[in-house]
Amino acid sequence: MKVTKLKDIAQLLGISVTTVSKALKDYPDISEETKQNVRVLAEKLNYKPSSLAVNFRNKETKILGLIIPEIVHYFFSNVIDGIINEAEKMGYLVITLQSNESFELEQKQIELLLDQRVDGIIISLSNQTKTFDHLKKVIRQETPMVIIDRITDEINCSKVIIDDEKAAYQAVEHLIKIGCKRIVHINGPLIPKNSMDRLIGYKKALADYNIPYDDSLVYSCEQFHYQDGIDAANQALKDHNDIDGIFAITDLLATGAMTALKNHGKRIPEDVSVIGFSNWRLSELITPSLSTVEQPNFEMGKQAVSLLLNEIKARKEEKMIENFLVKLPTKLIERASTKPTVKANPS
Amino acid sequence: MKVTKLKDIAQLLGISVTTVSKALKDYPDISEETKQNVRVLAEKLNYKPSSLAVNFRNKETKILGLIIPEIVHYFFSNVIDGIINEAEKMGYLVITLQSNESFELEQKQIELLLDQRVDGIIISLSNQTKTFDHLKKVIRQETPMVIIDRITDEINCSKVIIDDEKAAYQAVEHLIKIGCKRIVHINGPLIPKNSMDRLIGYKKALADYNIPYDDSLVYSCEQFHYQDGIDAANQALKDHNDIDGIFAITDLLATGAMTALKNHGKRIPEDVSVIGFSNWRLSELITPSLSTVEQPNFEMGKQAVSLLLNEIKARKEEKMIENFLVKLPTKLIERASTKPTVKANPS
DNA sequence: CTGAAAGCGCTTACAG
DNA sequence: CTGAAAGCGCTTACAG
Repeated sequence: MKVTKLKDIAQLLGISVTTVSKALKDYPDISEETKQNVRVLAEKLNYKPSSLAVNFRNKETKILGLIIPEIVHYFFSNVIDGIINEAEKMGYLVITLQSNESFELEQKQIELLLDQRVDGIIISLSNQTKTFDHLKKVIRQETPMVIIDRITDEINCSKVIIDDEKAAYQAVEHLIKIGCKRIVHINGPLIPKNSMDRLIGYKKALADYNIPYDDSLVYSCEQFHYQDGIDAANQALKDHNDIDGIFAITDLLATGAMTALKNHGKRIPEDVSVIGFSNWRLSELITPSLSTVEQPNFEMGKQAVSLLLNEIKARKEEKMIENFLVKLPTKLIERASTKPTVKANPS
Repeated sequence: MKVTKLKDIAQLLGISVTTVSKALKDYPDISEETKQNVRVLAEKLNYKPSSLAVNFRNKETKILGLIIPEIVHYFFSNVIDGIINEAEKMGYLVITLQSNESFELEQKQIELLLDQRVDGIIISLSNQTKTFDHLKKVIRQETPMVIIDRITDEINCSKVIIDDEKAAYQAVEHLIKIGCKRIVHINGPLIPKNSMDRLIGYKKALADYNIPYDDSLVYSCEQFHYQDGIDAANQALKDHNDIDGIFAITDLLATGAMTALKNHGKRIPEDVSVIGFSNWRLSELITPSLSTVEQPNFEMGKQAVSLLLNEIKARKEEKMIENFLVKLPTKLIERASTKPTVKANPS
């Protein structure tokens, strides 16, 4: 089937391409009659402006680029969800790429997106990203960009994150309130800011409740795998005989920790309460169900798009570009792994 | 920073745009010296052809469209992964959309992708899709398309699926071989072909091992939620007192069924063996770990892209378009929920 | 109210 | 070996 173009309509109607174009865009200087004729014929021929031509003309693609470390993660796939949805609502489509936590891929993908001339970029940094020339290039080329979740202070642009410090604080406070006094913290590499902020929240909660901070209770995993959680908890049980709570930086680490606790004959939550972070799907399916911190992942995607489109608009209108740092609140989810009733009785 | 274009290079070198263009594309009729000059300057000015202009000229976008029911599902996010990776390798980027299992959204998204003039479309149908005019339109417009996983016979194009029948057969055969004789089958709505094919595999395995088919052992869930699995298993336990195996069409349903079994005091696998389908992340983390069928989701995405690009190429060369149906093999994963050793002893 | 013309940045058939 | 010209499909400032 041949695709209809303006010229086809113009020829059939015996008028100029200019007039057809204007009629379809409802210019005020075209007669109602002509507009009618054009509209009817365009409808009949199923005319759709060629986005190829329109984009070229307008120097915009109506496409956003998105780089995510790993799509398969529950957290990120929800963020993507939020981004695609919101973008679609605003008339943009999204090209999604995943860096696979590789710095090199991330660099390459930035290039791909710039080459493709996307109207804006949303990125969450890979774990390995420690230099930022590729992002500086984006800024230099004046392509609007928003960084989410895995951010850096080195780049000046809008960012959306969750309030990691406060979230961790709440999780630890929850453990303290149900009676925990020797709380292990299992975290990951401190490079992406998230881990660091959660550690700060952990410390602050302890301080506020007059529990001395003991750095031998903090275990840092190289990675975030199930096995790492098992290993960390095993080590903790070997090092200490009085732990009564575990706050892990990820639900998967917490799940591993629970497995280790069970293998050591510890009851959850009677002997040790456990709380994770992220509210993965599995967290309510394991036994006991895992308390955790829910992140507003969908909302994060939505906010990122909205910031990005604002910047795109501002640039078009040659207005001042303002950078924002949006911190989204989290929600504590109490489940069986930290039941207070049980904890209240003994001692 | 101003973006460099051919004209800039031409002016600086005092030659024509044509020559610059040809030099960069290594046309044989340009002198080595000119080529050198052009290349050096292009490099220096960081020249990148405007994809907007190139696409317009070539009438191709080097972008593929992808419509998936739900990104957040482990299965689909791996498929997406495979698609994006393979596409990137072949020089294509992917616009991902999700239909949210909504027929209306799916229709709208097809329109969006056609309007965007993507070079090809990969789609997995929503559960609600029962008419196919939107897909026929894609065919009519001669936009290459590949349907994956959730397919339909109504549309003539290449398709990639897993071999559902064989996979189900293997799962049920596994249960039979470890001694199960009264095997419950928990499935879903039979509309997408997958459920139907798995039911056929279930029946065939029973037949091959001389176990009579009893349709009161087949339970159909409206949806695929955790709770549906619980409900189905509860009902099965109420209806029958002799069941010794459960084959669920999804790991999540199987997980629900396991919860129901536990609540009824049944031991897994001693009293009832359970096997799921899909190999979700959670399946190896629950207790007991769940046997299941692993689908080649990444491979599926890869194959889909490869079929699609072949068709795109064939069309460009005005060759005959051939449609393929690729059936990918699955893999049985034996875990604790179907341990044979235990089963072998009693009776 | 209508239309001829220029232009977006590139590619390529053609002439010299 | 080089370059002028046409064209991809649209938009819009300008002339009439």
